Amino acid sequence: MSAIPSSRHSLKLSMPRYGSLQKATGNSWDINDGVLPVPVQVDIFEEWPDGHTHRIYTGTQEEASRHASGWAMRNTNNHNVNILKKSCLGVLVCSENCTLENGKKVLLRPAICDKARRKQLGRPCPNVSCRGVLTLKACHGHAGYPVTHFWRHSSGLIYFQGKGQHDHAKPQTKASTDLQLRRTWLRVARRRASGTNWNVNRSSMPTPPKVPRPVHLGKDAVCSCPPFECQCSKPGFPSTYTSREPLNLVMESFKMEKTMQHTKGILGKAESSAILASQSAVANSITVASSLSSSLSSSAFLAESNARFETNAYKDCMFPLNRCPTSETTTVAKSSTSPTNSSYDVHGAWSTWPLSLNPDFHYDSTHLDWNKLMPDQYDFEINEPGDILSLDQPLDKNLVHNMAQKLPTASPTPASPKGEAERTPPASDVNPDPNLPSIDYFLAEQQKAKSDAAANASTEENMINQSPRTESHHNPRSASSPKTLTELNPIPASDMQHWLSKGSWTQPETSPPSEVRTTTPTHTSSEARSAFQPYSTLYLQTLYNQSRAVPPDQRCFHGSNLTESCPPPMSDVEAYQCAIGAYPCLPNHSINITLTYNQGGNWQSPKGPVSPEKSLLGFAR
DNA sequence: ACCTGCGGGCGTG
DNA sequence: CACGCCCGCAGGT
Ligand SMILES: [Zn+2]
Ligand SMILES: [Zn+2]
Repeated sequence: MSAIPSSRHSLKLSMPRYGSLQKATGNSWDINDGVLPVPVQVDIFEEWPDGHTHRIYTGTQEEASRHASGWAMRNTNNHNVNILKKSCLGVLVCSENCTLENGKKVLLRPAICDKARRKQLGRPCPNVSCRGVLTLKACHGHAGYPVTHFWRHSSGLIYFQGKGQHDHAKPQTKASTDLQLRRTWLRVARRRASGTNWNVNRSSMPTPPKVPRPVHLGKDAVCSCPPFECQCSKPGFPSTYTSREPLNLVMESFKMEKTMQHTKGILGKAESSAILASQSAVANSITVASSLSSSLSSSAFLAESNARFETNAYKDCMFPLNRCPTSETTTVAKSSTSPTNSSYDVHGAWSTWPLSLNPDFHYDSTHLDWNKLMPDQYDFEINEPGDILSLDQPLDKNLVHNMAQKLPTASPTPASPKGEAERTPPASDVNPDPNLPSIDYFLAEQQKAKSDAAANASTEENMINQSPRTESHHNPRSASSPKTLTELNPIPASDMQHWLSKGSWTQPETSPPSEVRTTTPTHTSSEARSAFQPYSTLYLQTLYNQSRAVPPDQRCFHGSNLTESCPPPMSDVEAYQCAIGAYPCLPNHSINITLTYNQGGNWQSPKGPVSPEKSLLGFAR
């Protein structure tokens, strides 16, 4: 005689050992009952139990024995060893409630781990054409509280009881989340492996050097200059970092303070003091390495950061990315008609190029691909902030072009043609790859190119281009002396104020100025700005905008490598601070001393630092 | 890195 | 005391 399944959920017990006629799907029992019913047949596993649900499984059903669910359920302590309680975490949705290309909504699965879940919040919406960020739609399905699941094992059976009806959509299942993550990893790996696209006469080029190491300033610090533009500690290249000591002191402590603050909030008491002590050691080493005299008080830091936010004093350390007037810009602008989208490009030329790194524009990975933005100037791809540290070529392709034949192929360190006294680098500074030309070499070449360009600009009145291989270039910028990004001049204060109004990234009108403006640079040419600056500013803005896209009460922040999440609520000021704190390269530094990837493990794991080899090149993921 | 279960502890009603 | 919730630990994948 076979039992008739009481519902379509039912599954016949292979070996019914009891004669009782309990319905497997009955709701006549409670998980807390002293005696639980024993069914003739058990239920088929229910992936999406909703509403008040009773199920009885056997221990042989794997999903049941894992206490799995389609819903993202996390363990909850109910102080009962016999009954496992889980509560629903809701679903991750897009803050803009966008719709994907396939017509579906963004419904990601919240990570069960608290830390991992905090990291998810604020991440960019997976929809590439959406400017939203991920936010958590919490579950209130059980009298305002999350839906709860109860699991209890008894007599080889698994009793499940669900309480409450989810007031949110189903999240992506765990299986598809895993798949997606795997695909993402593959994509990243492939992109990284593909390297850069050399458009220049590849056969004549030596093997592109891989120089992941800028100048090391100490065990725990490394500058954030791109490898070929690094000017750290180089004679003749005074850094803005050391030339503005008071401000930089504050900013340096700013980062430390913020990250420490995060650490303090996240760790327990004992751990946090240990971490703080170790971070103080890091701070000290940074101070020493960067010739900073002393540490600063937190009040100075706070005053500075608040002042920056409220008074737009930020102008001192950044320039807008789509308008960068130089002394020539006035004439350029006057002769220009007024195309709506024109602006000064990063080279200071008035351009109708649509890209013009616009702070109000939403940047996705496509836009971070500078090769696509300005293919005749940039030939590399940056997807992550850390990528800038591992570029295999200078930022300015023209420079590469001119250096193509001069690149040594085997000699590890060609003698500097400038005849400078060759400094023997300290042991920690040794370039690990003997096939790589030294940064000193490139620096010498860069300096030579600069002086050559300056000499040509002053002596030549004709339009002969000194570059030997630029015949294919019809870009008007190529006709002038090849400017590297490091030669950018700061924007006039008047424009800067126009740009930075009310602490927002609001774009000023884009029509060219009608009147002749006084273009008196606030800083002289002795100030070299890093080529990194536009990127770091861009990245900072992106972080900041992402954070501000979320309401303050839901706002939290996850910095990529140095900072932990700042939990909600977050004010705009805090969002701003986090954006800066999350990014080690502050935009006013031609040289940025960062807590490096060497020490990154210390932030995230109280168990100790990770090995430098693993974290030096990139961001922890 | 993340998942999972355990359990101490805290606040609230 | 029941309950929701936070946190850290430990073992596993
Ligand atoms: Zn979206
Ligand atoms: Zn729910």
